[in-house]
Amino acid sequence: MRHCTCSIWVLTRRPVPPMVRVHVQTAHVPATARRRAVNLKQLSQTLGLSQTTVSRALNGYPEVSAATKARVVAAAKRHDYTPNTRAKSLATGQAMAIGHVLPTATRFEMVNPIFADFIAGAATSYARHGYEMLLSVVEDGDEAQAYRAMKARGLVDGVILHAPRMDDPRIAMLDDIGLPFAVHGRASAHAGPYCWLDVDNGSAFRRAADYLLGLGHTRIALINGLEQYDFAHRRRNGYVAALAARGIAPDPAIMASDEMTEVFGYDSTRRMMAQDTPPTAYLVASIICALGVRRAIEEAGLRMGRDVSVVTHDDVLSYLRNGGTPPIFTAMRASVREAGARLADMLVARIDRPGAAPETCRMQAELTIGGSSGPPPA
Amino acid sequence: MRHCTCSIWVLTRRPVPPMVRVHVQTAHVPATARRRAVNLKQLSQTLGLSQTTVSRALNGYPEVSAATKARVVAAAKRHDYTPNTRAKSLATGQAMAIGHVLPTATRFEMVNPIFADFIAGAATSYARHGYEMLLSVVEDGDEAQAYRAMKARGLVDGVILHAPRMDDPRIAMLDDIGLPFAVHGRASAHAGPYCWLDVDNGSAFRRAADYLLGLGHTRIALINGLEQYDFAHRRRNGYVAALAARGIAPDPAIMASDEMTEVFGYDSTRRMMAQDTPPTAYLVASIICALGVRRAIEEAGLRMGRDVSVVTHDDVLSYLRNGGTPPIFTAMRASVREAGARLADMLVARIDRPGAAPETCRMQAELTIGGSSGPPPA
DNA sequence: GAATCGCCCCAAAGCGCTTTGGATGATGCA
DNA sequence: TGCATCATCCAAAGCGCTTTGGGGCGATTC
Repeated sequence: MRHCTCSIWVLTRRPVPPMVRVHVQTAHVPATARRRAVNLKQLSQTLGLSQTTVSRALNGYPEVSAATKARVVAAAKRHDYTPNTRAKSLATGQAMAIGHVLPTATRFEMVNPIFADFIAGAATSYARHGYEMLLSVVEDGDEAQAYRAMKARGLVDGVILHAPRMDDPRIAMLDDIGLPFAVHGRASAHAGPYCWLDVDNGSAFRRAADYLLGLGHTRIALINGLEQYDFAHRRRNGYVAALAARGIAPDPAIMASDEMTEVFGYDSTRRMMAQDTPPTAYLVASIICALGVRRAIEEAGLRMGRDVSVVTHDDVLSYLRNGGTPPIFTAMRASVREAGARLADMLVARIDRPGAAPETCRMQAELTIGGSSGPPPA
Repeated sequence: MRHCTCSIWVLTRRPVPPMVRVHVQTAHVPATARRRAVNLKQLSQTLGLSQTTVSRALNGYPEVSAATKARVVAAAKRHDYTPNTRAKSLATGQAMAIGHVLPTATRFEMVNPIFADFIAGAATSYARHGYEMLLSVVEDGDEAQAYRAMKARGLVDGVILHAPRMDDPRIAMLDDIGLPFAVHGRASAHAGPYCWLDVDNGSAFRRAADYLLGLGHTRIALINGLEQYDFAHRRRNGYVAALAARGIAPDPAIMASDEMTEVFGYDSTRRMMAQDTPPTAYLVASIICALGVRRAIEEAGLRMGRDVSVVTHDDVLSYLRNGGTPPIFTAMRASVREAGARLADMLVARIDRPGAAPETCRMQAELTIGGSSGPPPA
């Protein structure tokens, strides 16, 4: 039983004529709050200069002498002057902000934890370039509308596109409305250039499957993400290609695809283990999933690396490190945090030079052998 | 070996005199982009009305007749008019945005995945109230500066305070600069009222420890978060209090405290299991940690619930559900997503009525018995 | 010595919105 | 009819910044 001591209140957002809008101010004003925010007008008056000159001095324009510039900069620091971003944005037309729209799977209200690390990576890049990050969480499918709104309301200079599908309509839409963007992943079916950064998922899963095949496994399961997403599709293709190269036909009975939760990993592994000829190896799309796979395996009294092999993709999440030496899981590593940082840089570059050809970046995942894989039991 | 096909580029952010700033426009303008963004001036001209009237009509002020209002609203919809938020903010003085500052542990660049779910909850609330969410990731310790900057630059109307410490200086600082805020958690040592929402961590861990004691366990380990944080401190206190009530003194040898990663759970459990009198039960602060605890237990050939008991706090993370019926882990559940949504509501209310007494909310975690706990082995 | 050129600086016009302080008729009431 | 009262609407003044289009002045050039 959950209990909450919250008091009940009602939010009234209906506009009220200004004379009625009462703002009760707290009487107490601490001493340290004395340093009130100074604006450009006040600063320029203090200095006996025009706003123009002060603005130019602070923004590094050459039309102001070194002496006055130094004087202005010193005064700005002394008075703790911080330009108002809203005003600046309005004047320049640049929002100095970048939008992220997180789709949340409506059914389960899920937010993939890899976003946390991706965003952490991106945010540090933005900070370095002087951009803010705007986050919007919308239901799957409303994303296009969210991007449109961001553009129309002048909130952002560009956006990051998350979790692209095979032929993601958002790409054309963003091109259409002229909002700079960068895609985390790719949309295979989309023709025409655009800015993206992606792990080479096809190659990674082909290599991983090939590694298992090389160990002697022939019955390899695929625990994949939702295949409507491009990355999962590519992973599947890589897996199938590796099998095909050895003359093995993919078996749908040992291929699963869903949101990459721990429970999904567990459930699908259990189901597959119950088959007549259960897989001797599992190829898994996420370390969270792999935790579930491991749980199913160990619960059955088997041991990873000896009885069953597991190879997983590893986004190098900060709280779910694939620890140990050698690491627990044999894994294809590709830091999603690094991806975030790099893609953010690419987007900023794109915003700065709208005319340039869109940059792209393909990262290769690194296959590291851990304790979870070995030859199939005799 | 990781390889990236990125081209190299250099970012020049140094200001350039305006005449030199060249923007290459793509010549191609798709047909659907025809609907250019309309601003208030254009819309009012189209209607043959003043900007004042149009603005008032759209914002629901009573000074405009029902007929004109309808006409204006229709035209706004038809022309796809979306007010520019920057301009609106500048005019009203309200940013219509709320800031979140994520501290990232400098040493390991870690971002706790519970943020993903918390933020998802908060974001949906903001959307409902018309607020945007601004995210800043800063190194531990630079948070105060980040809040100051947000305030000074007029970027936000309020902020959420994450991961408060015992006597968190940020609270006084925010009071000081007059930036509305709401705290996720509490700062026990801070005198004076402020707006917070917290799980009753003390009670939760006392009850959980008591539950284990009631089963007959006397040697109960605590795998806690970093105790510099208030929540971890309270959890420890609850644990210690429950032990004390049965005349058991806490043993530092079976108490660990660190970032709540999977690896930390694993390492500390292994260390404790190697002791002369290893714990018969583990009280764990996070389900991620608990995964590590379970790994250590099962790796030692033991089984949770039979040989060793585990009770964990469960933030109900979307990708790490404590699945099954009964659930795997006996757990104290408190949805961090719900906390996010609720705290966001509280902050919005606080922004709307700055004079009101700060609201507070204490949620009780729900103890659900799962398969990971039982009486100690005979 | 006058014309020219840079160097520094300024006043003022926006950016797109809200809000103040009327103005204009139409209406009600005596 | 005269006057106060509404109900509607508008022009213009900001919000805090950038940027345009000069202007003044000493140094250089002829």
